[in-house]
Amino acid sequence: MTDNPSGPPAVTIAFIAESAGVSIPTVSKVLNGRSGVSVETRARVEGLINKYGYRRPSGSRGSTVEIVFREMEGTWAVDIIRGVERVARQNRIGVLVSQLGPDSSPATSIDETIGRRPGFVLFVSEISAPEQAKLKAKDIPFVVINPAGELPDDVPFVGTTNWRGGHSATRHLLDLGHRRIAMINGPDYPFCQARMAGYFSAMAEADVAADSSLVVRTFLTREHGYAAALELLSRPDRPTAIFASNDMQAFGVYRAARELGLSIPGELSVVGFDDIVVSDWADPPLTTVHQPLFEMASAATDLAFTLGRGEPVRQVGLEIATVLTIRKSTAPPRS
Amino acid sequence: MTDNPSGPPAVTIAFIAESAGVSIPTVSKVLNGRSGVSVETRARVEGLINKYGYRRPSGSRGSTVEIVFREMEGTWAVDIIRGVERVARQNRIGVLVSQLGPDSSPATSIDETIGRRPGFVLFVSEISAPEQAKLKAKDIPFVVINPAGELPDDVPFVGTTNWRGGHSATRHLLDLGHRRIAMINGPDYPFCQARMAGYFSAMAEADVAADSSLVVRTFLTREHGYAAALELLSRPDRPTAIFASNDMQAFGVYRAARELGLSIPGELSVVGFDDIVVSDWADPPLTTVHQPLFEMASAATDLAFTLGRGEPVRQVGLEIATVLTIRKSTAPPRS
DNA sequence: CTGAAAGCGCTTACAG
DNA sequence: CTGAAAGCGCTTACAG
Repeated sequence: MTDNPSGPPAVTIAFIAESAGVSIPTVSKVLNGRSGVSVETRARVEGLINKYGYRRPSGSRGSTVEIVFREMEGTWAVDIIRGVERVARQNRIGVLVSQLGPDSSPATSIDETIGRRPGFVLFVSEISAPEQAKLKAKDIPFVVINPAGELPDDVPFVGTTNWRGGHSATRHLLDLGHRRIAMINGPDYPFCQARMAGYFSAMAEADVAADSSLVVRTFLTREHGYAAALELLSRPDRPTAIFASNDMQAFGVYRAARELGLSIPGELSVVGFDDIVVSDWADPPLTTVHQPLFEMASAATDLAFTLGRGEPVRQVGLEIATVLTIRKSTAPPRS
Repeated sequence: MTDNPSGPPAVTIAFIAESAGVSIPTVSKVLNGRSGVSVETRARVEGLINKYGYRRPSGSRGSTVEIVFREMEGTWAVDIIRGVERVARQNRIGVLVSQLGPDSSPATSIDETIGRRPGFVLFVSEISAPEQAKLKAKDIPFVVINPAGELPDDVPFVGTTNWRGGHSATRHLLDLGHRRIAMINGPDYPFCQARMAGYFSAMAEADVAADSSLVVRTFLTREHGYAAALELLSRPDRPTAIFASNDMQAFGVYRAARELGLSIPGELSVVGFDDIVVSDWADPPLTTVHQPLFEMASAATDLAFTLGRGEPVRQVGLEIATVLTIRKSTAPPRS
């Protein structure tokens, strides 16, 4: 196992202990964040651990971070994995991926994850109360990436600025001269409500009277976006622009516009939200609010590592800024 | 660690050893595939290991499978991860993901992977000779998923029936009545050559004289597909159908057709290869050769596990069948 | 082919 | 707060 017949000494906790002039159990306590070590001793040991780049024997707790997906979806899961992988690699931590979603066998649960003894766990979108409790009991730091639901105040998360995104999308359409701007809202998740609130705020700021019949609520799929747009665009006083809650809905709008013979952006401007890989390949390329999944995932990983080190953290939750990506699906309305 | 104050005994190698009436070192040898154990003893110990569901302490060699990507791409990486995850979960094996590609730091190499002590390694598309050598030296079973290059005869792989796919795509166009069928070929990889050979075979079988000016070779991107299609479609004797080497190229063909005012499938039929997530959302939905990445990944994982158990394996390489997915981008040619 | 013995790195009570 | 001691599960020579 120790592959040095006489080369540099293997960096074991025994080696660190000797370097620091302390006993092996003391180093063990520091590594596991246990109490019963003076601040000075702890600091000295941590210094040596960093200096010699101590790594736990792979697989023991602390050497991996596990990403728990509810559902792994092609259009965005990879950005998250890549963001985590980037930061994990720098810290010489392995990245585990698991799926604890609808199509997992009933036997599968967070216990499997805990059994793998990851140093950190990252949840994508959802985390249940029992999961939070179990991870806390085992003292495994966890962070929620892009939370879909409400979270207790002490659960660390990394989200995105949904309100701001909805606001800037709407603002962009207003600046272009649009007044009849429809919004296709999503289900009752906080992130959908925030996007919609951004829309309403921008409309109010521009003194455009809100027309609630222009806001429809539906699911976040292409089919539902299509149905909603069909209805919206069949009205005599149809909107000149539609802001969709996500890109999939926006592609549904594309399809409805095409069927109705409405050109984009000539007769209808469309803005999406997410900026999934394919948004740039659409015809015309979709103007959308970029959700920085890669950066969110990197930040969440960093946060988990910081938490794991027991370092104080400025805030337990943070939101990474969206950025409006203007492409070809928006233009001034025909007057 | 052993969480049974008096419950069922923890399934350790000591427990297995006692059940089997052998010593601990013997069980250790069986687990690690070492020699020096009689066939009968080995069989008995393996039986008990399965019966009691022995799991190595997580993280020690054997409890994880690592997927090594050269480049993690949104349109297909997730299918591979999901395929591996499915099989791994059934075997209570963790899934590690890493990227050893162009944007990895120079320090990163297969040594990092080996340091994690995975039980198995799955390479996506590419594997280098040093990687093969190092893994062999460490006795870690590995399989290449969807190999892009040539592989030594003894390297296990799971690919797809590229020749067959190219053949069925072309055959479909011929059956529809097309005769001037162009092919946009890819770089000099075996899988591209196989797709093209399938095209030529189908053409020859149908007694259609090959027109080599109808075959252009370029890269596998949307932009290159666009450029190739533009050239092909600007000719006076333009083809009535185009078979592209992958879906990205096919989307480039869509764009070129749109610019040239050619309707699909009315004036031009298009067939792609891969069946990436978005092919079904295109306008019109793309007829393409489905590459069963999920199944390929599952099969590769199974193969790696079988190899790890030291069980004889029918063949060291296999190809999972493609299936032609007919959607809306193909129709009989206008006569 | 087999296993007693020594040893690995690490963790856990627990005595000071 | 600290560490000697016992112990964990596992592996590695090596003697029979």
